[in-house]
Amino acid sequence: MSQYRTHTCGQLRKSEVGQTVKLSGWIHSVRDHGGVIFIDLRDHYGLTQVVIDPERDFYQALERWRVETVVSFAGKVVARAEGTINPKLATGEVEVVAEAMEVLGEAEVMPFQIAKDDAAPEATRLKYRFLDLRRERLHKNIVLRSQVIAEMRRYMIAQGFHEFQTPILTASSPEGARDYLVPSRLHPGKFYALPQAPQQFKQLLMVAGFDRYFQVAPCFRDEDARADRSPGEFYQLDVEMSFVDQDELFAIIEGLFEAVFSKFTAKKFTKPPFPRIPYRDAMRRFGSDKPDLRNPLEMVDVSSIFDGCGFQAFAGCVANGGAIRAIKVPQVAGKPRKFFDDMIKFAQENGAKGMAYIVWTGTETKSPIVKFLTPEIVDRLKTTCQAADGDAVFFLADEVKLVQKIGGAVIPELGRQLGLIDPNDFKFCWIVDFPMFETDDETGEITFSHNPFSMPQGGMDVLLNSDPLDILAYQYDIVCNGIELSSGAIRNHRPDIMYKAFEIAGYDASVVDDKFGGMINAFKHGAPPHGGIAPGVDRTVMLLADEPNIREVIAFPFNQQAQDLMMNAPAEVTPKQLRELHLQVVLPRKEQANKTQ
RNA sequence: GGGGGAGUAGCUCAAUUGGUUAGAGUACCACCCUGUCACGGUGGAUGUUGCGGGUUCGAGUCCCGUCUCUCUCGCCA
Repeated sequence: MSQYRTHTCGQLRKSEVGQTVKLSGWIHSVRDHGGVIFIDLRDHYGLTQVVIDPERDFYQALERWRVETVVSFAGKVVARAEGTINPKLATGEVEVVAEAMEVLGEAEVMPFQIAKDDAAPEATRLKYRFLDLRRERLHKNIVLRSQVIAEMRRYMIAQGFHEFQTPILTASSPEGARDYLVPSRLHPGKFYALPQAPQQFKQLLMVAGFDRYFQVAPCFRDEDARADRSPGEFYQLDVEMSFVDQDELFAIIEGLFEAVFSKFTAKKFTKPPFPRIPYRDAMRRFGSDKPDLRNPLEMVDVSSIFDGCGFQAFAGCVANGGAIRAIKVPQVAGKPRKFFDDMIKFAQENGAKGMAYIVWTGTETKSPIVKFLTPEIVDRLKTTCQAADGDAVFFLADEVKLVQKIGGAVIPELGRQLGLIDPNDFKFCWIVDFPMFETDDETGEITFSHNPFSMPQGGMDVLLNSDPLDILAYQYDIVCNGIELSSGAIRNHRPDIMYKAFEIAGYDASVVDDKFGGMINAFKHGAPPHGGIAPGVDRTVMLLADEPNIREVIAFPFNQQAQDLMMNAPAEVTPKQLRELHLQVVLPRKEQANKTQ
């Protein structure tokens, strides 16, 4: 036993009554009754009530009893009298009568309260992150994170995977996000880059014959933040397997999430196998490649029904190659007019020219457009959308891409407003069959739509003989409740297929050799078929902790501007450091002006 | 880079159409209180209303600019 404690603050029970103990922790709260003082003493393990007689010397000696001061108490454990037991505390049947006290760490006044889960400004919380982490909510989240990672490791190792460390200082990769660069002192003018992901290294480990790789891998991307996307750095469970096909890999990952979610949530969750939705179906039905399957709403194509109809706006849209999609919304006929107007406004804010609707009340058909349509068309719409009396159907008409984008915004909004999304459910799915290529909106040229290193379905044959835009890749995402947990792919391990794929995207062999020489060279020396995935650790914990923002599950997160307000990063460095690195700082005009002010 | 929201005491918020000395709860300080566990009671201290400018007899409130935080589109294979 250390000099500081015989027990933790979460440990004492009736069985310890009569013992002399020593506890150390933070003063969580003080209740001073004049003749008796109660202190809740808190540590990582819990709270214990300490009772102090104000006549004690040590009480007189301490000038003030400020919360969050770190103290230790020695004293006797006593059973609490009937009626003074606190059932809310695990230690609530006993209390410690203090006989001695020592102040171990004094505390200034707190910038926000620790004992309560009060709201506090994000900037203050981040500046005093060590205090925020003392509070129950964040403290629990970070412990959960540790346990989730431990369970992930346990599962992966049980499945025969080995964990590897890959370099943090590596080469800038030309694809993907912006790199964080690290200047080289020994090589003037040259830079390392922090890895966006250990992508090439894990593939090289497959070429090296390690068969099953994983790593709880830090990844660095210099891109802007979102509520579910940490700027700067994040962690993923990086996985790669050899001699594997898509189905086998899915089974491993489904098992991973089953292991983690069955351990860390009491909520419902999808049991393997998870549904698989082809990318094009997902876009057509949900307008999104990360649909929230808890939301029952989806789009139905009704273009053919409106083709040549009396409503010129829709007929014209179909004639021009556009699409008309219907969203059936159950049992909203009783909603006030404002509900429909607000939804139309919302659609317009998201790029729609307008949004039509039909409501079947049971006795009538309410709609701004029904007067332009024959009763037969209205009936066909009702049948096609499987609408019942009391239901409404919204219609979006525009170019296919735009309709899908607007639908992708409207569907979640309707789900939220109508309470269609069960907060006590996790719904997983795979999005599969991503297209290998797409046309660039600006240039019209063919480019890789996702990962240039994924294997085209059909291999060399399809590259040679198919329309590139029809080629699908063994490229997949795993999605839970509308959050993309990971992308992954069965990789292209064949140099000949790699060169051909890049050729279709407009790069000749020398470019491939130049940019990805290391990996291509490895593939020329006997590469096994392999594939992988990299589920986000932060996002997984965020789901399990039921937190709306990823910062709540990261011990020391950046703010949205990628700053660490506690450590003051990023910061300027000394001229000497810059000289050693052969760097000169040239500020943009705006910052220059700010600095000279 | 674009768009939305927010900014009043350490914190959470209030302050009628522009009108007296900007209030309340909490935290903080002092005192009272022997069974509380969100203890209670009395009193006290605490404000560049983010910052700058403008309109006005008068601005927390209206206008312009700017900064900060946040959500989002772009971006993130």
